[in-house]
Amino acid sequence: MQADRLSLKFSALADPTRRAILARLATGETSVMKLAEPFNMSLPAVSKHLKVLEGAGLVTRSREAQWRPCRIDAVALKEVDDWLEKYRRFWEVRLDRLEEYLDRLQSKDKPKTAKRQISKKRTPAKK
Amino acid sequence: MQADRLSLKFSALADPTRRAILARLATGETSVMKLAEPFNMSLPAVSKHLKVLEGAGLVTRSREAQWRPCRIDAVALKEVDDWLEKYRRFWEVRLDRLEEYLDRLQSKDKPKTAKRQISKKRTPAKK
DNA sequence: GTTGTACTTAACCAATAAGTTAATTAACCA
DNA sequence: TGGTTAATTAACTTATTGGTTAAGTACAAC
Repeated sequence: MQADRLSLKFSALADPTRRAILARLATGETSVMKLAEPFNMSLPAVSKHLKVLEGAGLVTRSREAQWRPCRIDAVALKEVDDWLEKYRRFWEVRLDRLEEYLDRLQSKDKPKTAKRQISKKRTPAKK
Repeated sequence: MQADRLSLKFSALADPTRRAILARLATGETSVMKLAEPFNMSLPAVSKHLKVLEGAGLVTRSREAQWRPCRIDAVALKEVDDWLEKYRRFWEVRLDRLEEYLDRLQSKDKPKTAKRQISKKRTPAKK
């Protein structure tokens, strides 16, 4: 696969085992053994998956005695979210309307508020 | 790659050419020739990329004379967005604070509003 | 210092991906 | 009928992926 960061991330996420590992890590730091346990595959296979996740910046590994505790770095997923941002308008129309409705409700007394900023951020106008 | 829908989507997005095709299609329906034009690769290669995107449900193709106009189906990206949802709390803390701040600003006159619902939706509490 | 535990690395294999060129299909055009 | 345009399919090559087993490394504990 290409070397660009975003492709590395999408590629890393394109495997159910790796997504399951991330889900597990979202609940806290764990050893490779513990991570491998639920899967029907060898330890080296899991080790490789971790390497892919690490290469994508989604996981970091430290050292503690003979263990290599793995930690999720989910902030790296923001890049994926930012990419999605450009397409969100395709499915968030309904939510937009809701936000507008709520904005109208709220701005009966306050016509213009900074709140709009956030709505803008989520569904930006076409550039 | 695995056959599960989400993996198919991540896999399809893990290629810069395919993401560029999607970006192009976001501006409107186009023929394969037009899509291929900016890329330094053969038409069959682009055709294959389109097949991958179609297989992931991100693109649909119709028929018009000798052309096969391609159209984006970006709503299919919602599945990716939904997956991301579980991890959003990892990087949206700051935005949360901003929303809270804005909420406080706005609710000087209206203490509890439905607006909170939306904030909840974006960064749900851990189940 | 030997043994056990937790991993990683090496070497290999089969399947898939991403590209190529050449051939084929399909529709339109004259 | 035959030619042009648009796109796909076929056949092939090369690189990468995802798995394996076996060997190697690093630390702990006795």
